[in-house]
Amino acid sequence: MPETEVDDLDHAILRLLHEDARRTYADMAERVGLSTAATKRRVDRMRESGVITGFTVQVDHARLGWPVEAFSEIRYAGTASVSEIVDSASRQPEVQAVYTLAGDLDALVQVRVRDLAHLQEVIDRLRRNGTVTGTRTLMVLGRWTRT
Amino acid sequence: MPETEVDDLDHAILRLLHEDARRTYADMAERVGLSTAATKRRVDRMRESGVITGFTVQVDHARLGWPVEAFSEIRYAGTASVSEIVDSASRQPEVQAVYTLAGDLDALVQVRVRDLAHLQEVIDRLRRNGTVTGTRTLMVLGRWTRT
DNA sequence: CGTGAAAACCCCTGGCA
DNA sequence: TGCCAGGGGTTTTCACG
Repeated sequence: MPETEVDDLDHAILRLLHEDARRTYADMAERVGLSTAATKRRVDRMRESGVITGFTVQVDHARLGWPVEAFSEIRYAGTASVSEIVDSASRQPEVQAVYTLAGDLDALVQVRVRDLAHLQEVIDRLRRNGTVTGTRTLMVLGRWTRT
Repeated sequence: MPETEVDDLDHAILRLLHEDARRTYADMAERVGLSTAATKRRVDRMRESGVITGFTVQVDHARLGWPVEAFSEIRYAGTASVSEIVDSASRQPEVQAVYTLAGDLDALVQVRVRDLAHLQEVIDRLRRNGTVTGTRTLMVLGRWTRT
């Protein structure tokens, strides 16, 4: 774990990449007031140090036939370990993310499905799996995400 | 809403971009068995049609000094509209995402903060804001995200 | 919708302040 | 750390099947 020094220029570059990860180094360089070589070197360094973990595409899942999104709060039996919780949930292909929690809830699972019947099927699979003792599902009606 | 026709080749390209959004068209073309021109045209078309909504960088927030992540479940007074709910929450810079929900909960708010004192401050701000009638906060201990 | 080729642009490395 | 400069690769557009 090297000491991660991230200055204002790095933050500016990260903000530009957050808006559009396919921006060219030349474009970013002009906006932050550096040369393209210096900009690339900073991006490479942030990748190397682990500040940047990757670049990804954002898709409109509804247009790909997966319009229904939900969160499932899950309680597990006291014997379940964290890795078992994550493993059993992440095995389901509809599960997008698993958050393990402090408190009486053990996990918050984000799922993406084709329709309500499909949602019920996924929840049933989650409940059967491992040592689940209870679930509560929150259906997402709308979402807002920063920039 | 144009009819969105996404075939297997498009899905293959999306998967490659999901793994690394900064891949070159030449690289993707070779992997899916198309020319670079055809590959670029498909990506352009998916951007145009709204299937692709953007490209973004993934960062390790902990290394940027924001190691604490939490979800806040929020109930609003019956007079609050959905847009008011989203507006009041998204105004907080620490709020990463707002999900509006069906059921007795009105919203699930994802926040990212520097420490626990900071978390308490954000929750206080959320509670004061608008017509919040109740909150419950889930602290994230760990997260798993697909690929 | 696909290819292939040409020009423009960008990446990337090396050398130096 | 930063800039400049060059050769090589990529992007982008075009005409065409």
